[in-house]
Amino acid sequence: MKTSESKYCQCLYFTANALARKIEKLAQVSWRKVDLSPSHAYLLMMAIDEPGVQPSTLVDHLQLQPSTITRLLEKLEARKLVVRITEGKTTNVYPTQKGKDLLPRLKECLHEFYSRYASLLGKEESAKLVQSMNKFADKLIV
Amino acid sequence: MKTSESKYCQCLYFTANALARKIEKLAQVSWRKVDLSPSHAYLLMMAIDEPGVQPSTLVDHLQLQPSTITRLLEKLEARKLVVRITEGKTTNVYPTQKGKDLLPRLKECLHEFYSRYASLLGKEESAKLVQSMNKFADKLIV
DNA sequence: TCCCATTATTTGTATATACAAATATAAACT
DNA sequence: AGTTTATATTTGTATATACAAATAATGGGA
Repeated sequence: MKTSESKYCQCLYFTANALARKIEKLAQVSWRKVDLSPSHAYLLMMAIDEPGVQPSTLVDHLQLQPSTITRLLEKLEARKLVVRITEGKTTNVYPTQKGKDLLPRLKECLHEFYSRYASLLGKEESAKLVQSMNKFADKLIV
Repeated sequence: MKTSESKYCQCLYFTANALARKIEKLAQVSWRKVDLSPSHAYLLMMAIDEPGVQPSTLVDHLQLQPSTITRLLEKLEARKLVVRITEGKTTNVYPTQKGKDLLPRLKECLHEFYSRYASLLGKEESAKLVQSMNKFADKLIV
């Protein structure tokens, strides 16, 4: 059944979640090559792009709760893709060499993901959708 | 930090999930009164609206996996809000009296949720967003 | 200088969701 | 009729995510 044929397709809760789940799946497929979940992949990319980034910054940019960031980091650290160096009350996250080596493949996955969804709805259309979702999300006070 | 200020706000994966999480929270607050998660609430409403509905139909309309529907039903059944009657390979889900009694309050929650988000972005705007999200979701082959 | 409030992060625990395999029944084909 | 295929549901297990409490460190005021 199509999402728009569901009994609840007029409901924002239902639609937003249904869409997010479908996109999640698309993303999972795209990142399977590097054996990372999309969240882990984005986090790793951020650590590569900004070595020494702090968990609190990751919280802001990934819009996840601190505990979730900790859990994601634990996993990446266990896989030796990042290291956490704690000093005082702050922690810095650095990519390991192994993590940095993964970058080209991460970019491939990202590109694959983008082209997958762009081919499904068109570049412009999807950019527009992203924009209105952002606008809406901004108005939803945390 | 606003969603649109994040490093990844141009990415569909990030945006769709960030939005869904925020809406999830808004919905959770709205349904707290009846002590149900939004998913459980929608499932219960569907069972009240369509007594005897089968899990497979719930799978279609809520766009969740069969195992997820089973788990949601288990909880509602444990709370004596629905009963499952299995005959052969099919199962029928009926609301209990206790479940049916909850309907007015469920509708209140639904209404509260709607007015909350309508007041944040406007009725028309949000309806439009829901429509484009549906359109997009339809194109994402399961 | 010491206490308190604030900030940063982690831990314990709980939840919704999913995948894959298992079970059980019904339908279809030979 | 008997065997195979398809359908409906549940179970076992795993995952991302979150909340609330705990820990730890910093900074500001008395």
